[in-house]
Amino acid sequence: MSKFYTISDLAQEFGVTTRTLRHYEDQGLVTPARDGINRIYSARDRVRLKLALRGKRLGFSLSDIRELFELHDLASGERRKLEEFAIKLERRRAHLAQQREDVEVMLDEINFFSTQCQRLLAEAGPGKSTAA
Amino acid sequence: MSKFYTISDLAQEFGVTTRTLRHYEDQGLVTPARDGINRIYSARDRVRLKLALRGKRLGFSLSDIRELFELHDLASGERRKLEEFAIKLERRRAHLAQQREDVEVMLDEINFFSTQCQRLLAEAGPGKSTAA
DNA sequence: TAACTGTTTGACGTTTACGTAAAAGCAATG
DNA sequence: CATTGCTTTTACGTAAACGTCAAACAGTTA
Repeated sequence: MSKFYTISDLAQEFGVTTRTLRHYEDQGLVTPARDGINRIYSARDRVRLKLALRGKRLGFSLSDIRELFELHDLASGERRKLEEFAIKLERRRAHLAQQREDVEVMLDEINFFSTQCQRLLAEAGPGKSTAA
Repeated sequence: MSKFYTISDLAQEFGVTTRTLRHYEDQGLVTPARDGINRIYSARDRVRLKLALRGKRLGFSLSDIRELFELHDLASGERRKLEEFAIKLERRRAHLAQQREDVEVMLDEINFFSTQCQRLLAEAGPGKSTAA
């Protein structure tokens, strides 16, 4: 059932270059298998790439992302370092909470300007251009 | 009424280095006045620094941030480029909407793991360590 | 006035996240 | 079987965002 992908499959799907995928492999974010010499990416790799790109959009570094993956793996395995895990989770949560606040504030600002902008554009006349 | 700050005032307050502040000046994010040779930062500079750091936390580049400032300045002045402004605002909004979604998804994940984690820790006994 | 303390302007160094080019290997296709 | 297309590794290049000196100046305190 689980599908497999070539390097350009994933590159195309996610709008990145093959170089990026190889780089992510260097950084331990994906671990494709090999068909002879060629890379074969699994569904797991695909998920990881997706997660990595989300992390990037939020300003996480690749090593941040790798650490998250490691935590993730750790979470579905051992349970002895659970306390340490919980602590790191809390840090992440705090970080994300900050991000959420940041996003909300910026969205509010954008909305304010947008509204203002639409008002002015409407005033300028609902007709053709922006010419008075 | 408006207060003024030295470079180290702001550096300390926001937990950045003076080098960072000079760099931000190079990039046109702040425009401190001078007392002889020394920089003097205004309340406006302080606000801009705050906004810049928020932008950074969300993964914006310094030139992104500068562009936002320019748009902001433009918004409180001319109104002819308002359409262009509106378009850029929409891009920003889309970007932020994506970020918001990203943050929510990641927070959900964190919450899931955190809950899981707390459960396991609770099972291990509410007593001392994590030893079974 | 001598010694700090904080500031200035260079200017080269570093890290991250890839870009880009080179040289070569496989595989299908005309 | 030669070309085309996709892939590989190797490796130098680059842009962004500062770090990290170095040398010098300015105020102020002992």
